[in-house]
Amino acid sequence: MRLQQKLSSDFYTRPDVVTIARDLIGKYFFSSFDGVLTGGMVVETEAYSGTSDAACHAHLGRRTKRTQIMYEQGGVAYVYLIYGIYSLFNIVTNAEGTADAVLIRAIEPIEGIEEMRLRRGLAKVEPRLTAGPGLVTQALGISTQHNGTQLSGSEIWFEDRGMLVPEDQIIAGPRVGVAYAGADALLPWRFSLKGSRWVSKANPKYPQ
DNA sequence: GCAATGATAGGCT
DNA sequence: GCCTATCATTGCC
Repeated sequence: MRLQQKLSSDFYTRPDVVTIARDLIGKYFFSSFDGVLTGGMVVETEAYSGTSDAACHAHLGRRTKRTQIMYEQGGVAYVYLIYGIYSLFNIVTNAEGTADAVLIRAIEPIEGIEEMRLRRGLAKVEPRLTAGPGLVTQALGISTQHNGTQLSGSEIWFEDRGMLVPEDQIIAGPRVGVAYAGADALLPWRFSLKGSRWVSKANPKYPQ
């Protein structure tokens, strides 16, 4: 058994996106562009559950140029632009024809910290490096051009490095910034690692 | 330290 | 023309 095992298609094609989002806490997220390796341990995720979830871009079966990638078989990247500025990175999960995805909200930096600091334009290493979905993509050099990237490839991937996270170390709570979704905004589909300083700060606009 | 505000572009009606 | 799965900056309200 290898110590560093890239997550395979089987991990992403499972049917329960909420389980996958929880399982991703403690896994490792990397990018490698032009030989520059950057990434770290996933400490915060959110699940978006296809056509039945009012917070999901594919709600009610919506199919647009933007959302079509969500209907692919699990194991590809869904990257979209939010507020005209930030790229948000998601993993498409489940079978072809479903539209589930997991948003990566925060990581603990492990590899290529100096390169990530430069990409973020920070003077020092602090939570602002990777504690937020728009910050993780900046730190890893990911943008909307990476929409559709296969996670089985060599540019963007996830690894299991044997980190075992006890269930009681994972916090479940409502997702961030989805107040428009009505009752679905209350679903406890945001997961984070208890006690990690690298989890994004709660948005005071949406108190829990 | 904190709340209020502005940036900025594409999806959608 | 409005809204957005956000974050940096401003100003102390």
